[in-house]
Amino acid sequence: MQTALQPRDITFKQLRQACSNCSLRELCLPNELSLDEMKQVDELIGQGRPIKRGEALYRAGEPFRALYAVRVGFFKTSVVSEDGREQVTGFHMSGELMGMDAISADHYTCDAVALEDSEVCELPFEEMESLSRKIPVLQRHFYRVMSREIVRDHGVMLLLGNMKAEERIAAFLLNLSQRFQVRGYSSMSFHLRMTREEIGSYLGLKLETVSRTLSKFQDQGLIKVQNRLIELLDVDGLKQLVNSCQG
Amino acid sequence: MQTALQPRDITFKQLRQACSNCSLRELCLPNELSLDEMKQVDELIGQGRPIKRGEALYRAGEPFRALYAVRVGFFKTSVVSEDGREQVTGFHMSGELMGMDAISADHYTCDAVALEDSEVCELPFEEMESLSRKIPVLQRHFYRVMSREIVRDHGVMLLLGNMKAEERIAAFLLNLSQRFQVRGYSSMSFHLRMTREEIGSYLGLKLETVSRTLSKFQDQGLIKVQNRLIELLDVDGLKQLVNSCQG
DNA sequence: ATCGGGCTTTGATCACCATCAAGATTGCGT
DNA sequence: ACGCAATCTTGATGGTGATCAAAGCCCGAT
Repeated sequence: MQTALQPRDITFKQLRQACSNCSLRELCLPNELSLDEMKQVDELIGQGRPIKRGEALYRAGEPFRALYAVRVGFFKTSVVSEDGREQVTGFHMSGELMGMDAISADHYTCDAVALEDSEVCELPFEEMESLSRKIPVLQRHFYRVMSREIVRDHGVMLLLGNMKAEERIAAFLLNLSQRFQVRGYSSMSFHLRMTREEIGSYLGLKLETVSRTLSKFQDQGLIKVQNRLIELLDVDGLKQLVNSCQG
Repeated sequence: MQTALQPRDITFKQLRQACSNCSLRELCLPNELSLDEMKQVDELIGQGRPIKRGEALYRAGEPFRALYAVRVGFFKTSVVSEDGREQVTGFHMSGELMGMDAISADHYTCDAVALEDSEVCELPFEEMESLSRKIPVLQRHFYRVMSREIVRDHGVMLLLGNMKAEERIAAFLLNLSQRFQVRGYSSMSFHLRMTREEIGSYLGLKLETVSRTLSKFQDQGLIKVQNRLIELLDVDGLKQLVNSCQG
């Protein structure tokens, strides 16, 4: 099928990949952009770059040149301590921006690895920076996105500092569910892209604890687990778990 | 002494409080600002605002109008979960910026409370935002500061997710020490501004564990503890503790 | 100077989760 | 379709830090 690609097919593909036509626009970019402003943004953002499952989009230490927006797929970001322990700092799905940690030190401080075959849009930072000086809403947008990341990290700190294993897992499932819903996927049943170990690293737990807790939730009728397929059976029950922690 | 204040004293005081004369300039602001640019910044930033020990600079939920730079003193920021548990998200000393979490939601998401009599400079955000469009290094500076906060939060996540109590406390002491040093204070002996409970909240530990661990470090000859006065006796030993965690 | 409340220390016990271990299942590559 | 490696589940045990408790200390208020 690929052999029959004609020039107009390529053009069509490029068109589809322009931000102005992208269904994720409202996730990556401010929605107040005029047509002309959108065009300027379009010109900066590279065509989608495919990343195979297991591949790194970037690694800690590499020089910083661009932020990346997930177009399709799923990523984890993680930092590694001097003595080699990995901490997953986030899972990132379509429309989310990665690489903001790199601005301060001019190199990435995380690894970003695709957990399924994915595609990202490249936002060259220097260019976006100067464009954001001409387009106030764009500048505001980047400040907001970075601020949101800070708020999110504070939430994780609360989770890691105060919650018990069951609460962490319940909060994690609800968070995923909500993010899938925003993207038009089912919020009641979804496929985990990450291993139990990666979940555990993110939540400050060991993989066995993750596995056990999921089994326990299943026994309690809160969820149904089939390997990486999760079905939420009692969302309210999960929410109660998160808030009832007298830890 | 205060009764003899003359107009020229007030002028002098205002002069001293201008960013251009502030010894913390290189911590709060980019150091590439021209004289003229510095003047424009000076005009935006309000005079120092005093905050008494125990008072809140702002609280979660209050509308966002400004970022704050610590001029003198010491602050904690903390988030509170729905069911009332507090998580300290950071301790902030002179030259550090607070309030960046508020940009995304347009209200503060943390409480910021002074842990000693303090003074802050107010950076009205909208004004700084538009000024940063005219002064590229200023815009870059804000992106950098926010990025640094993200990197810092990732470090805390690593600490909370992977480290044992002793490693957390050692890392915490070394971090404080290093930040005091940057500011020209002794890195070998310093006064803790926060309670054991606040340390514990930040590090995901209970106050008893903090107390016990400090005592243990003292028994091992790593530090000397006299209530809130800490003396570091074996910095290398502490560093080894942080890195040797096979957790 | 004295009192009182908040903060800190230290001890004893317990719960939660990590660790170790073995087996089951999945899914990928050939 | 097969086989192997990676992932997941479940069980048994132990350690770390939480919890409960009580006493001592420091500091600020009167």
